[in-house]
Amino acid sequence: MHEVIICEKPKSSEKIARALFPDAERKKHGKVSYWEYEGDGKRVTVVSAVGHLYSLKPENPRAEHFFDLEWVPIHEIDKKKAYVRDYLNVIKKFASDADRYIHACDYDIEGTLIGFNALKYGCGDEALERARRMKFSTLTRDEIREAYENPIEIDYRQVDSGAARHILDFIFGVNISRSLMKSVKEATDRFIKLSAGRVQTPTLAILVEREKEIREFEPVPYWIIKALLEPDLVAESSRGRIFQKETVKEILEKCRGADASVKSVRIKETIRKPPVPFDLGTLQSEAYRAFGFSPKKTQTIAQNLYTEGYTSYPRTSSQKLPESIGYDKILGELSKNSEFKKHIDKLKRPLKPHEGKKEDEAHPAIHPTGVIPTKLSKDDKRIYDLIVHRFISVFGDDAILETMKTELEIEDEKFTFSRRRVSRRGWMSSYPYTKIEDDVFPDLKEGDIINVREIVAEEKKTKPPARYNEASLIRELEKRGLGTKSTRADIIAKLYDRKYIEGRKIHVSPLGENLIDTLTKYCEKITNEELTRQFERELEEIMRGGVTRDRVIEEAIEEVKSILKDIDRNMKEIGRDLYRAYQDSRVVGECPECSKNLVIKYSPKNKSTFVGCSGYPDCRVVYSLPRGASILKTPCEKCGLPMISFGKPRQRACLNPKCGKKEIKGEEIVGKCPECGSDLIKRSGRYGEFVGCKGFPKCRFTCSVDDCPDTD
DNA sequence: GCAAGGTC
Repeated sequence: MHEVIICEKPKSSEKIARALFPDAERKKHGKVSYWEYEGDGKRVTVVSAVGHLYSLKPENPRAEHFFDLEWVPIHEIDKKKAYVRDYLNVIKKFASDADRYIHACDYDIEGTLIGFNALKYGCGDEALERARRMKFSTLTRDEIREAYENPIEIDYRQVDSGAARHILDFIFGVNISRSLMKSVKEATDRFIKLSAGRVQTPTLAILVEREKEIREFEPVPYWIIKALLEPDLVAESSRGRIFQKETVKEILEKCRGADASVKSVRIKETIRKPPVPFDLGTLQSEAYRAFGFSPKKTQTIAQNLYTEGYTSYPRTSSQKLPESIGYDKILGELSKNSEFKKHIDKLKRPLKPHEGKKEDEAHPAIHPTGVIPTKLSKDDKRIYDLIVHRFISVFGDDAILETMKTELEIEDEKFTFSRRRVSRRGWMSSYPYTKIEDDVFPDLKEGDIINVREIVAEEKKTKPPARYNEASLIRELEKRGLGTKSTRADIIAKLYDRKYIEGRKIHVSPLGENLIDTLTKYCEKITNEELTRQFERELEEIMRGGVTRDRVIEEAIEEVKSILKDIDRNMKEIGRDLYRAYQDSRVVGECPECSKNLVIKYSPKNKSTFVGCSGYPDCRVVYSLPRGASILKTPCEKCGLPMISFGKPRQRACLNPKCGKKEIKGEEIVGKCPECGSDLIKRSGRYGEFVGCKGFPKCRFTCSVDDCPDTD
């Protein structure tokens, strides 16, 4: 008898093979590994998929709309997925002479569908009929054996539910995207790449909403009253923000010339627990904060580290580290590195991680495996070190923070100031990405009288809500249940790619905004979370058997048809508006020769983008752009053309090379200082990168890369 | 060319 066990990914096939047949032999077919075992009168082959092997394709690619879809091997559709063919071939090779099949993919909707498609289209209907299902949630030896010894039937409702998810997404996304592109083509005879989808469109809508809030925001002036005390203290009025100028005047007059008396000095100790283990989202956030890495970059690096065997599976939402991963063994291995060893030696036994709330059935939190890499690129090493330091610090002691809060009175006006210092570092000493506060506590006690040098009122303005950056947007998507942990970074990258959004602090382009306005008019449903919620309800109902998959798909087709009809009726207008917005999105400034718009253009001949005058061919002003350059919103102080940033490390220069305005090399300018107006520069310090004022030491403004004031 | 979801 020959049995074939089909797993979801190479890593799980290894675990499953080792758990069930410790003597199984690892074999290779090209780059693809599989396991063979012979004994007890049977032959077993453990093979693996690599996620989805099949993808949807329209049955008739020339049809106007795509409602009839079929499953085809993914490598036939996407050239970049050529490696999938090898995996599929191995499955087919062994499936042909097998007489028993085990579906051993992850026990969730997508996993069930992956195995089902591999069986149905890779091995044939007969194989599917003979297939049984392993049900497990974690890949531990015991659970795998238990699942193998008690196989169940394939849950066809779960299969239907998974297939329906794919089909619904395709029918909504692809058809509406095509119809938007068609509208532009009809109206202007131009092609621009446009897209809409159940996840990307609500994501863009979140950004558009924020963009409008910021635009409509009217700043209100207010004042903060500060007392400058001898010898070098600043206390702030307890009134906080004062919106009436009269009140400010009264307070200033009342306090003028008076001394300050110390009413109370309180020193409080607070405990700072160690950080929690990394799930993918937290790792992405932290790498963005500490190194400025995009979530997609972090995810790619984490995937590499995992493939190389240095760290665990990255696509997890778990913040738990079960004991079964073997704390001591991992830490023991890591101790071979002296930098890690000095932190590990300080850990107290027994080891107990400070875990977070989030869980993931299938995988623990991201952690090092103990295999220490010998050579890594600079960026890969930063992520690896971050994961290791985080892992170690999770086992560390609590840190203790001392806060000194002093209350003063000047006449009967209350003022306060605070100081903070870390009195016990604990885990902080093994996690060099956190700022360790170290304020000096002035020697004051109740009843002291302090000389007031000056009382000042600082005028400020209320600020609009902050722009999202990639990390905060990922957190927002997670909160709203949009996309999955594996796809969120890609979704955001797609919005940049389509030119719907731009900048580190995310701005929405006119094109992005017009797209949301258009879709809100014709298909509001796709612009908010409602579509995701509807899918969830329907897929759940398919699983419960309350409705058939075909019924759900039929209804979706009717709905999409009606949306397409609406768009069709207003085709020309929609297309014209989208194209106009697209053009507006490309305007970067004014032509110095003819005052027409300077726009970003693409030269297919040179395969590069450049800036040219929209008055071409009458006006032939052009500027070339260095590779990877981005055009900034800040105009050149000398000539008014936009500045560009390029190179590594990023530097700034005027778009016009003849203008010659250039910024210092090696310093990435990320904004303008809110206190003195100089440039803000990314610097690296003991605790990673931060943003500081170029006017240092005269101006001492600093902030984290994440909180850098907006200038783009 | 168009989606979103697995994965190397």
